[in-house]
Amino acid sequence: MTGNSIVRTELRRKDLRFPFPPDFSERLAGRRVEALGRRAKYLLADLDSGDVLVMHLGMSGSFRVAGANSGDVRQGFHYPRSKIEAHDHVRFHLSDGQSIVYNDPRRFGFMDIVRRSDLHAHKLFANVGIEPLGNELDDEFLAGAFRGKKAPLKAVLLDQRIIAGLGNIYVCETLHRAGLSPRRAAGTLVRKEGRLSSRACKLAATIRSVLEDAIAAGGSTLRDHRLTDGSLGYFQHTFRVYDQEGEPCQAPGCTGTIRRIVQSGRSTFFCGSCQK
DNA sequence: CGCATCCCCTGCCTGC
DNA sequence: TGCAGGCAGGGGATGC
Repeated sequence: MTGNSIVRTELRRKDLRFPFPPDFSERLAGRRVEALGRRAKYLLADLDSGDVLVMHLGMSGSFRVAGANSGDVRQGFHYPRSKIEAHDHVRFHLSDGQSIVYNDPRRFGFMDIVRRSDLHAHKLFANVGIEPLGNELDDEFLAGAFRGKKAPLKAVLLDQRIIAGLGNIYVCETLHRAGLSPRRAAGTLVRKEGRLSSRACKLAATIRSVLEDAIAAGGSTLRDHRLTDGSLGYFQHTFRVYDQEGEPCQAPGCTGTIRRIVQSGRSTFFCGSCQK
């Protein structure tokens, strides 16, 4: 997309999780994409109008690069007709003749357009937490975030207002690697003087290493996720707890069995024996 | 405010 | 084979 203009935007329905803004297609028409970026789990396309196209994939959203869906000739090159597939909801026709298609079976994703200057104050971003791979994440930050909290550790790590970007898989895997119980009240990891307890002192580093490993593995393909070349991620082959209910715990010396419980409506996988 | 529950939606898998 | 129920990577709305 970068460097191209959006010639036309085809909306195949009027909403995803939320309605598209009323002037969605018009505000994109003719705009050049200057850069692509990301904040938390939101994808950002900077436009030459000063607008930012904000996109969230939800659970099942994906983008693919395709030709035009009508067959198209631009600058002497004939782009083949590209089929519309089930759950194709948005198609951006680009100035180079290709198109970018957003597909999302469950429609938990959404898109919005925000003025660049308003982005940080926008309600999607105003309460968003720190980047887990940035410099702000350390034990001191975690101590401050956990202090006094009675919510389970699992829920606190999943809370995007604290750390933005950890999802269910990566929280489960992190807590197992760190030997911490997802059920423990987060505040119990903070000592009276406000420092993180010794049990939790590797947590920030563990979060980072789980994410780095997952990224190096191309992510986790449970069903929909693909790399940009269409290949599968393979971090799922290294899960120690996620979706491993009933399997023996692989922690050195541990004889426990991986369990599944439900916390705040979502599955948690953990070893009740070595995660304290 | 903090926390838990429910819900949005489609598709896939399991068990009967 | 068909059908009901449960579950899925996220997160907003609601209610206590």
